[in-house]
Amino acid sequence: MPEDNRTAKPGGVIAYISSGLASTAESCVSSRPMLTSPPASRPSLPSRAVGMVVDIAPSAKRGSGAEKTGRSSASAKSSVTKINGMVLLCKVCGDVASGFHYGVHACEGCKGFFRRSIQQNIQYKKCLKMENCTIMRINRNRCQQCRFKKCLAVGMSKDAVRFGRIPKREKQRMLLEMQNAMNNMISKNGPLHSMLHDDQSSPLPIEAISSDASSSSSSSSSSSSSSTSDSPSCSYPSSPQYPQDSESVVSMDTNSSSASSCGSDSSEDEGVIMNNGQHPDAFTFPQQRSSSEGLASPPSGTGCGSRMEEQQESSNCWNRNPAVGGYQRCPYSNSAYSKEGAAYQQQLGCDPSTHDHSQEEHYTQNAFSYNGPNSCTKSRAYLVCPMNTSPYVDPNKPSQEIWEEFSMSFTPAVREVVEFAKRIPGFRDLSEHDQVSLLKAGTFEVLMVRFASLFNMAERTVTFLSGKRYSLDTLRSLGAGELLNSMCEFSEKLAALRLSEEEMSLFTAVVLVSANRSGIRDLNSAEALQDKLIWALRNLVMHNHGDESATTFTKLLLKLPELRSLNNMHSEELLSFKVHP
Amino acid sequence: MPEDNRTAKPGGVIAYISSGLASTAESCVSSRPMLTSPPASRPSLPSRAVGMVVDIAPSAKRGSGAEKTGRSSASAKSSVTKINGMVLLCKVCGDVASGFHYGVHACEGCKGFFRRSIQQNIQYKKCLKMENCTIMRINRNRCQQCRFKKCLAVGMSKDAVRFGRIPKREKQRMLLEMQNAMNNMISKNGPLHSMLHDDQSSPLPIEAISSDASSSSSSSSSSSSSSTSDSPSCSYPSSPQYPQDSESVVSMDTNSSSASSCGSDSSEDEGVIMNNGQHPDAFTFPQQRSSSEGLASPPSGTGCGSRMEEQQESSNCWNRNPAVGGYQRCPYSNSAYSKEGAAYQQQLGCDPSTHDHSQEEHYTQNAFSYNGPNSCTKSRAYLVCPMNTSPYVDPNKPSQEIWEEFSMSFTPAVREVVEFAKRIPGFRDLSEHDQVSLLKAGTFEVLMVRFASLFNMAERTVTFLSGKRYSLDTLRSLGAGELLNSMCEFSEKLAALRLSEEEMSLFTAVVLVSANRSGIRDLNSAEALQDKLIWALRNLVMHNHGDESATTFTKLLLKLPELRSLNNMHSEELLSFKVHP
DNA sequence: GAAGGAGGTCACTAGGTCAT
DNA sequence: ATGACCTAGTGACCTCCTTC
Repeated sequence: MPEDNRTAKPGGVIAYISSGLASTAESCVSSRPMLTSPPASRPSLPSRAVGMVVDIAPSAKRGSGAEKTGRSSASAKSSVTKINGMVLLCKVCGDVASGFHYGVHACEGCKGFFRRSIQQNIQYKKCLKMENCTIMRINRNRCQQCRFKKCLAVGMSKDAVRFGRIPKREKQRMLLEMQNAMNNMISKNGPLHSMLHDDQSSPLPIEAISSDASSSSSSSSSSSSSSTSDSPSCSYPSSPQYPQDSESVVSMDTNSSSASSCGSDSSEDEGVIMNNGQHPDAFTFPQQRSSSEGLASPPSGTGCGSRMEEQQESSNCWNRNPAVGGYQRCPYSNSAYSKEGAAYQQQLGCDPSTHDHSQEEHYTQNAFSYNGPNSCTKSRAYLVCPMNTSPYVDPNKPSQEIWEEFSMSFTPAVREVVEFAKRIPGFRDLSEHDQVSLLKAGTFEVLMVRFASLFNMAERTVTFLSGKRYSLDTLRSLGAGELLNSMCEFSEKLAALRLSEEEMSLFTAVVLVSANRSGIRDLNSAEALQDKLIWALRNLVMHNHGDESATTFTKLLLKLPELRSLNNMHSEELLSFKVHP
Repeated sequence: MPEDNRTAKPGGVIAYISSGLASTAESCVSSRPMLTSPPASRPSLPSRAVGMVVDIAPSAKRGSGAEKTGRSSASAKSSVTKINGMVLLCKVCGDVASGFHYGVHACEGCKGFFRRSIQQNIQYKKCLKMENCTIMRINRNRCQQCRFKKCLAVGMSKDAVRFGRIPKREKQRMLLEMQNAMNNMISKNGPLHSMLHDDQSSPLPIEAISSDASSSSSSSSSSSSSSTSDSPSCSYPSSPQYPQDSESVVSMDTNSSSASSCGSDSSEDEGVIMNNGQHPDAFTFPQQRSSSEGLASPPSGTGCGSRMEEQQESSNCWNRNPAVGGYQRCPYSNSAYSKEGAAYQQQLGCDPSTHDHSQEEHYTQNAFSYNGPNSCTKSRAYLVCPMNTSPYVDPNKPSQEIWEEFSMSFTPAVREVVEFAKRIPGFRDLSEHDQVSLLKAGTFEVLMVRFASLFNMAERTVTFLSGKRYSLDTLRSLGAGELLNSMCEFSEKLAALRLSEEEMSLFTAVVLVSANRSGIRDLNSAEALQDKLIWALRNLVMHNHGDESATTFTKLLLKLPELRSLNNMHSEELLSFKVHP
C-alpha cells in the first residue's frame, strides 16, 4: 500500500480552488475570527486565493503579462501557488502554500517558522503531549517542537532550497502527476464520494500525502514519465505535488496516496512516541537520594516509587551475584557448552526449544577467547585466552576436541553473565528474545569488563583464570596479536577511571544493555532500559568523582565503542580459529 | 597567472551520466544535520541531467534531432553539456554545466551570477566566515563573496568568452584528453594510486579532464595533463578550499586529477593549520561565537586558549570540505579503486610504498556497502547499498567485475572522508600510520553518519546516491537484511538528536578519531585528540541544547558503539559477499 | 546554416520587516 | 513569536549574435 501510494503521489498537496467553496471551507476551519480588514488581510484561503496567483498551468507558459503585473503585483499580496486550478497546500500544515520553500511546498507561516528555527538554532520546549502532535493550520502554533519536527519530516532543509523559475520539465511532470491523481479520483466514485471518503479516512490527508510524496516520487512507474520521474523526482523530491484537495478543507489526497501516507506518518509518530515515551530520566540514583533530595529528579515519572530501589539494585546486582567471586577465582568447571542460544535461554529459564536456531550460528560472538592469528603456521595450536587454563594446547589433540574443550571452559562465565543480567532491574522485563539477543551480543563485553583486571599493562602480563601468569611477550610469541594488546590497553584505561564496585556493576549493566541491538525486536524498551541505567550510572559517577565526574562519565561511555571493537576483533579471531584451527 | 592556469586546465568537471549518477543524491549532500526527510527532496540535478543534452561526442555530430530538438528544444530547457557520456559539471559549484561560459564550464546559475556581478560591478558583503566557503550547488547562494571569488578563481572572466561553435579541433582534443584520463585511471595501478597521485598533482582534477580548451587554446598541447597541476593552485592561492571542485560531482577527475588535490592539499592544510595556530580569532564561529565565549573551558588544558577556535574549526571542517557536496551529489565516478591502504596514504600525501601491506587485506572494513545475505540463492547478485546506483546488478556480469565496479563507486566518498579528516584540527599531527589506521577503521562510520539521511525510517525508504529511492521492503526482498534495518534505526535516532551542522561535523570528527584503535601506534596522541574533540563537542552541545544537552551529549556518545556494530556487521556482509558473491 | 554562448527576461524564493 | 508583505536576488529559458 504505502508503496503504491507514494508512488502515485506526485508531490504536493493540492486543492481545487475553483469555486467559492474553498472560501467557505476555509473560514470554517480557520480558527481565527474574521478579521475585519479587507480582503487582503483575510487570512483565509479565499482572500489569498484571490491574490496573485502563480499558475503553473502548461499553457500558462508565459502569460507573464496577464496575471502578474510584473513585480509590482507582487506587492499586492502573498501569492498562492496554483497548478491548473489546483492550489498547492503546505506540506507541513495544510494551509495554502505560497511556494516551494526549503525544498517543500509550504505556506508563509511554516516557511517563516522554519527559517527562524534554523537561523537561530532554536531549541523548542518539549512537547507537552506525546511529541506527535498533528500539525494543521489551525493548531500549528500550539506545539513548536512538533511543528519543527514536522517541517523536518516533510523534508524542509536549507540544502534543499531552489531558486529561480521552475524548470519546465518539472512543471510538466507535476502536472501530469496531478492530472493522473485527479483522474483516479474522479473516475472512482465521483469526486464527491472520493472527497468524502478521503476526508473520513484520513484525518490528516495533507500530511499523509505530503510525507510520502517526497519519498516516493521516484519510484514507480506509474508516474507517467517514467524516466523523468525517476531521477528528477528524486532530485526534486518535493516537487511533485500532492494532490490534495481543496483547500485546506477538503483535502483529497492523491489517489491512494493518502492512505499510504497515513501509514507512513503514523509509523513515524509511533516511533517517536515510543522513544520518548519512556522516561529515561526517571531513574535516579540511590546515594544521591539521601544526600541530595534536591537533585534533579526524573522529569516524568513512571513508577517513580520503585525507581530508587531498582537503581540500587542495579548498582549492586553484580556484587550480589554469587558468581562474582567465582569469576575472579576462575570457577571453571566442565559444564558443557553447547549452543549458546539454548544455553542462554535455559539459564534465563526459558524453553530453548521455542527459539529459532539461527542464533546458534552466531554463538562465537559470545565467547571470551581468542587464539593466535592464523598466521601461526606451526602445527601447534594455541588458545591464548585467559579463560583457558593455559595458552598451550596439546598438539596431539584433534582441533575439534581442543575447540570443544575450550568452549566448555567458559560456560561458567557465561552462566554468571546471565545471572548478572537477570539481576539488572528491568532486564527481565524485556522480551525473552531480546534478553537472549543482548546476552549473545554482550557477553563478551561484559566479561571483558569484569576480567579487565586480569590484564596488567604495567607489568605486561596476563593472568589466566587458572591463576598462571604469562608475559605479553610470551603470549605474543605464541601467536597472540593485536587483540591481546588492545585488551590490555582497554583494561589499563578502565582501571585508570578508578571506578568503585557499584560503578563497575552499573557500568557492566550498561555494557550489557548497550550491546549490539541488531535483531532486537523491541528496540524502544531496550533503549529505555539503557537510558535508565545510563542515567543511574551518570548520577553515581557525578556523585563520586568530583571535578572529574563529567570527564569520567564521558570516558566511561567511550569505553563502549572500544568494547564493541574488542568484541568484534575477538569474534574474528574465533572465526579464524574455527576456519584454520 | 590565471591565464596559465586556464590554459593548463582543460576545463571542466565531468561526470559520467550514464547511470543515475548525475542525479546524485543531493540530499545527501546536505550539509545540514541529518534531517530525516531530505532524501526525497533532492530535486535538482537529476532532473536537469535528464534535460537536454549537448553531446560533444565526436560521432555525435549533432544528432540535433535526437537529443536536442534544435532551437525548439532549447526552449525545452537548459542543456546539459555532455561529452561521450560524461557530463560536464560547473567548475564553480559542481552543478551540471550548461555550457562554456566566460571561459569556464559553468551552470546557468553561476553564469548568471557572474554576469550580474561584473555587469553591475557589485561589491558583495563580506563573508561571515573565513572567506573560504566551499561552493557547492546546495550552498552556492549562501555566500556571494566567496561564490564570486570562486568564479574568478576557476578562471571566469569576461575576457575569456568564446563565441560560436566549438572548433572541431578543440572538441577532438577534449575528447582525447578525457579518454586518456579515463584509461589512465583505470589501468594504472588502480584507483588508489591515481587518487593518490591526483591528490598531489592537481587541485582541480576535474578540470583537467574537462576540456576547457578554451583557455587553453592558447596553450599547448601538453597542456592537458601537465598543466593541470600547475596553475590551479596558483590561481587560487586561497583555494585551499576549493581544491576540487570536481568532487562534488564526481567527477572523475582525470587521472591526473587527483594530483591536483595535492597541491591543494598542502595548501589547504596549511590553511587550516595556520588558522588554528596563528590567528585563533580569525576563525569565527558562526552563530554562537559570541555567546559561546562563556562556555566552560576544557578541563585540563592543553592549549586551552585555542580550544574554541579549534572547536569551531573542527566543527566546520566537514562543511568546508568540498567533498560534501560531492557526497550528496553522488559523484560516483570511475575512479579506480584498489588497495585502500594505499589510497589513504596517497590521499594523505604519504608514500604508500612505505607501508606494510597487511592493511590492504582489511580494506573491506572501510567500504560503505553491503549486499544481501548470501542466502540469496538466486543467480542474480544484488548490492543493496545506497552508494551504489541501484540495488540491481546485471546478472550477466562476472561477480568480480560487479565487485570492482561497486568498489569504485564509493571511491569518491572515501576520498571525501580523507579530505574531511585532513581538516580535523590535530588529525594531521598524528603519525601517518595512525592517520591511515583511523581512516581505515573509521571511514564506514563516518559515511554512515554523513549519509544517515539517506535512510528514512519514517517512510521506510532508502535513497541511493543515484537519487533513486527504494522501500525497505523492496530492498529486503532483494536480500537486504538486519543491517539495513539497523542502519535505518541508527539514522532515525541520530536525526532525533537534531544536531546542528556544526555539531554534526564535530561529531563526525569524533567518530573518526574514536574508530577502532587497534593497531594505532601512538595511542596517547590519538586519545588526546579524541579528548579534545569530545570536549569541544560537549561544549557545543551543552551550549545548544538547553535542558536536554546532557542527555543529547550522552546519546551522542552512545551512538559510537552503535556505529561500531554497524561497521562490523557491514564488514561481515562485505566479507560474505566476497566469499559468496 | 548551425552550434553555442552573452545577455536579457521574469518566474520564483530566502530573508528581512513589522503589525499583530 | 507569528506570518503577510517586500526586497534582493537567483536561475531557467530565450533571443540574438558570433564563429565554424
